[in-house]
Amino acid sequence: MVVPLNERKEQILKAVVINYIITAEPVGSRTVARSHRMDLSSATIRNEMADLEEMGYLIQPHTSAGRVPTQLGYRYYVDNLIDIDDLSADDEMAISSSLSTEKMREIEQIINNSARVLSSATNQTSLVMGPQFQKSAFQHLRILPLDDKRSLVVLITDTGFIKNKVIEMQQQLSPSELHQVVSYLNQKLYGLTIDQVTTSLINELKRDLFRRLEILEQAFILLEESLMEEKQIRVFLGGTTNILNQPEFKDVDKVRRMLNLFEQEPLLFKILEDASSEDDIVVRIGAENEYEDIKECTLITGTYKIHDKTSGIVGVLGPTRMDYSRVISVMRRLVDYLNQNLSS
Amino acid sequence: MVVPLNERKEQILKAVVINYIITAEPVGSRTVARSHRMDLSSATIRNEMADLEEMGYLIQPHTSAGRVPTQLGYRYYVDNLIDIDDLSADDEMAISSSLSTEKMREIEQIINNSARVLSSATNQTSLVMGPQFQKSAFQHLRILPLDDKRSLVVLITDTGFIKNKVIEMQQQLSPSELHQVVSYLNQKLYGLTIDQVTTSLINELKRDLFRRLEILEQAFILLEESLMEEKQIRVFLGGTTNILNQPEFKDVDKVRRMLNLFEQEPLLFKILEDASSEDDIVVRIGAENEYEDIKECTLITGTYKIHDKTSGIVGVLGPTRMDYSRVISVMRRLVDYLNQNLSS
DNA sequence: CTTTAGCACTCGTAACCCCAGAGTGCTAAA
DNA sequence: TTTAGCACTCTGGGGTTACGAGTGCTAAAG
Repeated sequence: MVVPLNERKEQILKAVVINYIITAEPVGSRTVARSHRMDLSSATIRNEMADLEEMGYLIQPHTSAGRVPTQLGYRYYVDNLIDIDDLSADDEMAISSSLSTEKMREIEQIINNSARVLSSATNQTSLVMGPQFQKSAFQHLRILPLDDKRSLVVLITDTGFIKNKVIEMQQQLSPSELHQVVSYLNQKLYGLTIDQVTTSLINELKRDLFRRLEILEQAFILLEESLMEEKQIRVFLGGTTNILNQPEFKDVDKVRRMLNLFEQEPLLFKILEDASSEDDIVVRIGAENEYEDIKECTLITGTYKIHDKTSGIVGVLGPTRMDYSRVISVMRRLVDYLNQNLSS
Repeated sequence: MVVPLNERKEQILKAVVINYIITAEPVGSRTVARSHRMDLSSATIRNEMADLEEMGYLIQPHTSAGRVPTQLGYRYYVDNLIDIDDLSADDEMAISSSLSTEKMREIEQIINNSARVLSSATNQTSLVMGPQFQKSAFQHLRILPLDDKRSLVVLITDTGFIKNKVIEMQQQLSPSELHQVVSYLNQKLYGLTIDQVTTSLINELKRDLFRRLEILEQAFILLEESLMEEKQIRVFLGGTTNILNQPEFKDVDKVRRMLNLFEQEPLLFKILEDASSEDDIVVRIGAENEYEDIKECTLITGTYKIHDKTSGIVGVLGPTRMDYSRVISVMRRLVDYLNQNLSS
């Protein structure tokens, strides 16, 4: 469907894209002519650019201006022309030091820190989603009596989540009864993902145990509730102010819409999940995004894994005029890091 | 020190402040003259306004413009002239419904929701600080063996915090040994605030127990670490986009500085804590704030209590031209709500 | 002594115009 | 097929002008 361009057109398109990414100004034929390895006059370039415009890869903001890449132009660039360089030594240093210096035991800290690193290395806004509790596998359940009435239910997953909840029970259980119940539950639930712990499964377990221990009813209700509650997932943002540096957001109204979006976590989660793919970095340019508010933006996403299982998503959001090459290499680096460090 | 104004000057000052709060435009003598209960000609008002300017309560952006309140003007208004109305029935409805509809068991949810309510009811940015872990009193410590090596340490405070941490121990403790240690610790620590659990106290306890149980060393290290780690406190923000609606933030640069501030949680915490007072709503206008970035803003803070003990701070931040009356009444309402609902 | 009407004055804003500069498309020559 | 040349278009900045809102002052009125 996409007609491949001839070599010269490709070079010109690439030059326009790269130049525009840097300057944010429409790129004229002279500029392209002067650019690296381009032994052609501006007139020739002008003709080619007119062709590229007709084909939909470039556009002129007004008659006497240079050209700007269209969404299609960026797409062709990303698919066929982009050079993804390794990170410079400086960048590499900066990134690995800010990833490792902080003592990051807790998973939340790692995620939060990742968002910071990603945004500062790309000068864009970053979105980082933690491991999905839903997809984590059940590992331990413990019930810990606190006093006459209250107990603490603790739930631990393979991805390192520790969820807890204080529950109230009418009667005290004897230690042995408690032990019995808890080991039964652990046996039944071990290895299941949280998604798989459905209401019907819980009901079934409840029936089994009910005959023996009526007291636990409330514990079950609360367990169930707490599982439901966790549907919403935290998305960590980094560098939200970076969008203000982009000239395409000099309009206060656009900024408002954007920041408004940032306040809606569940929506961010959906956007990230819809955009991402299991095992590759995905680039969504402009209207390729389904959500109205980011139709003038590019969203680049990557996924990381814990124990070889897809687990969380990292994203970078900015104007379509974005340094694709840099963002992609930084993201690769970060995903590698997360893959390695979250599994241990 | 502050000379009280005569009745007429007060009325004029009040009219200027109220008008300016609504329109965000400099207020001219004609406007004041036409305003409610003001049977004077504009010329008279002009004279009075010239006086008020000389006294430092008003200022002219330029010679041929109306007047705008100065920081001093707002201060006089807040201290002497403000009418704090009860919330309208509509507002009352809106606020109490959004406070109560959500099922809000977890303390984080209550706090987060409060931030939302506060910002949407005032059209400003809100800052809400959760109960301070530091000031909470120790209630329970439990150690829960998970498997051969790992145990879960759980710490519960009177304000409802549940902190936990997985620790690794070289040797397994027998249940009775564990019980012994834990009940000793609970006995020693019960009722102390987290602030009071100093390193030296921990060391002392460690010495006591060490002789008996060397194994716990790592547990102690981790306990200590976890206490230190919690120094940073979460501040929940609401309506960060609201500042964009204020004409004083039409300058992108100011917006950037502001949003930048919002990303620095520890700083927000300090600002809130410095501004607030134990048991009253505090209004800090303009340069009364010590932090450079909010010297053109007003910060209004209130504190709520859990079990009659000061516990958290709520704040509203916006331009000095802010609806003081409304913000104060909404905040009163919210603080009442929190006082009631967090103690149970 | 206080208030008010009248008036000249100030200053910011918006509208307008003009011009330079950048970049184009087209034509004709190489 | 490429390029030089040229006329044309459009934006943006700078300068000028006209308008209007609001002032301070003066002198008259209460």
